[in-house]
Amino acid sequence: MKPTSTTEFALLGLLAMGPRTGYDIKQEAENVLRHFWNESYGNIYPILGKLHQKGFATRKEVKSDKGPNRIVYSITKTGLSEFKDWLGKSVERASPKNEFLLKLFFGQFAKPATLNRLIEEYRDSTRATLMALEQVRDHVAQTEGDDPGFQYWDLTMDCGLKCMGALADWCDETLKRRKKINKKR
Amino acid sequence: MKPTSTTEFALLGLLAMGPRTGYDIKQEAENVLRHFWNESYGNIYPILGKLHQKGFATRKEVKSDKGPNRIVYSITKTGLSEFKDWLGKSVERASPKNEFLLKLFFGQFAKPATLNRLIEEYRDSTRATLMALEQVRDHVAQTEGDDPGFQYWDLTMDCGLKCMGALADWCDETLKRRKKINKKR
DNA sequence: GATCGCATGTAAGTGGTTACATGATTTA
DNA sequence: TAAATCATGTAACCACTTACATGCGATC
Repeated sequence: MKPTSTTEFALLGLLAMGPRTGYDIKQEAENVLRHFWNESYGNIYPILGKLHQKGFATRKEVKSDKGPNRIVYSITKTGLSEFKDWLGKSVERASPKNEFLLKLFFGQFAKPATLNRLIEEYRDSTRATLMALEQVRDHVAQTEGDDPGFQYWDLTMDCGLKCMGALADWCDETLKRRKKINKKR
Repeated sequence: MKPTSTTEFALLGLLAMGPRTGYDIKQEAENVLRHFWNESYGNIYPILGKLHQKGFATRKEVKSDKGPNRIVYSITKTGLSEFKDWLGKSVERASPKNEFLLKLFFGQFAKPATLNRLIEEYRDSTRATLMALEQVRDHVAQTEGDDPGFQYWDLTMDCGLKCMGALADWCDETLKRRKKINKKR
């Protein structure tokens, strides 16, 4: 009966912020949420159906000005209380599958130049994500700075920024060190 | 015919370091690798079978001094060349599902004290992982410091340490800031 | 003789993605 | 009229975990 997967709670959380359609949720997930959670339509729609079946959300078909009818889901009392229960529960550390670190680990089988390229690419993509996150942050501050949730969204993005920054810096330092060693030989 | 999932390449990489059994691989994954990759027996054994079928590894049954026979897999020439190909390919940034950040994002629905507890727990578990990783690092340096792969293993662990350190620091700062604001009111 | 560590494997289930199917409305 | 955007949904597939089944040898 209870929600089980974290994604069910994620959607429940979004519904707690106000009624939404599956489409809305997907759009939202492309912005702020994308940096630490993401979902496909093929997962969102079935989960919304489940939440409705379990009595955690109500379903209402609404006519749209453009395109087909929208199906708006709203969180119920029991849904909200389940969500708040989950929110207070300790987070288990998940196994962080990191393909970059995996390749780094096997570095002895790559040419030094190839490994440097991989590190550079990782640094670049990390910095790109960093900058994208900064932009989202500024945008959210301007458009939704008054929302009661804003300080927490900002906190989330701040954490992501710090972590990404450290990662990018590590790449730079490592590249510098590797080039120095190379010159010595 | 080619390996598809990253885990197939991960196992291929371990076999590139020398012949191993599925059991060995699981044990190894509990130590260094665990911090950025992990696999269950239920995945390892079928994948080893696949690698054998595809001609990327050979299979040899060997009598064990204790317990049942061991099945030792060794990488083949084609296996090694496939692995090296993969190693040089650019890494795609994966969607990083982070339950802690997700809960932080929904902080408006939690009591401030509850959120502080979650942040404290996350900091503690981060620091615990950090210390475990430091220990593994020292241990590997002492026991396998002469291995040609050592410098890359060390690099991998260094990256993890930097990132974890930044995360833990962010938690501390954030908790401090939150407590200051609370006193002002 | 119970239990622990060694060792391999399978079956069922979970959680998710991708690709596809459908169709309305707006814009170029 | 073609393409983009809005909008919902399903079927097939993928990667992986959990639980279970088996059984040897050493130790308590």
